[in-house]
Amino acid sequence: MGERFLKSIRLLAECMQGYERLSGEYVRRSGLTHAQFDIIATLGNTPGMSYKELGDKTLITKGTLTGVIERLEQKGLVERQRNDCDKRSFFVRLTKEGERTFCTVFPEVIGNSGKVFADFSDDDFARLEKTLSELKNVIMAGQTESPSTRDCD
Amino acid sequence: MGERFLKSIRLLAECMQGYERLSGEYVRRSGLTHAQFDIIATLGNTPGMSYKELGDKTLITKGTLTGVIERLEQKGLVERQRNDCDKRSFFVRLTKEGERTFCTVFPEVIGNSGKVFADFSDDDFARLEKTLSELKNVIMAGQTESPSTRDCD
DNA sequence: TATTGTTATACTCTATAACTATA
DNA sequence: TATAGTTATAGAGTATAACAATA
Repeated sequence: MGERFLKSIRLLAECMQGYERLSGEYVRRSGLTHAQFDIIATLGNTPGMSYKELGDKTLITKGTLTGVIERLEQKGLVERQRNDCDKRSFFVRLTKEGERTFCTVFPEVIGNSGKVFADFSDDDFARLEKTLSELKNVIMAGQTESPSTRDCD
Repeated sequence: MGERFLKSIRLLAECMQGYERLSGEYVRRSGLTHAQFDIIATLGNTPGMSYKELGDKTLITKGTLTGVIERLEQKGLVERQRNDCDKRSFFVRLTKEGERTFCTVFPEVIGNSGKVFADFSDDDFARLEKTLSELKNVIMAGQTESPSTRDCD
């Protein structure tokens, strides 16, 4: 009760919420759902990854993922390819059009929600990055570890 | 492209995601959905509020809110009361059982996800709070303003 | 036996818009 | 006219668990 971290957690939640309110508008405008945008943003600038990895990064469980990827595939934004070295697994990657979408929608969402930082100085950013990095490390350390050092690439 | 705030936004998103992964487990365990927990947490330690206010605070749109509140009402966790001074409006508040739920589930969720802060010093908290407060202010300033100074209480 | 992804179920959330009743 | 909340609709996400193929 009244423990110190409550205030930080609440602030974090408020930042999360505020940021989602800001960016959500632009995500919706792109015709993508939140989950779909999440996938596109996660696949952007990567050679692709497995369902497993995508699920881990986006918090979308595998059952749901099948549906989300399916819809993105129907939109022609992602494509799947059997993983040669583990035939149970797929490799999901952005198609050319998916990359175009990533390159237009992502900056738009990020850019518009990023407007609020207009008055931030380099110093402000440095401090924010440092603090958020530490926070991230602390939060990630609390997750149930699953390093999963792959040995197939 | 490569703008400075991208890193901060990504860190914030990662913190959000990590935190949701941490807390989500405990929220689910409580038998509440994310949206329901959001409502309970928002109503906790308040005398109650209108649908409008609840919607503003939780990002749940009014159409959805009707359903969420309905389910919480069926569970006996919240109750509604006509607002005397504006008969279009309801006052939603936690029931006794809702308060019990808030008092058990909220600290459990918060407490468990808060474990990760075990090693934080007072200084760490102070810095985190300061930075997050500033971030929140910046983010909130970017929202479409809706002060809504009520005059009926 | 464990893991990757699929399928099925039942429910909840979501956006949107038309609607009512109050203001 | 504008606002608070309701209803309806169609689609999407969610948890969960049983399942197939592969490891």
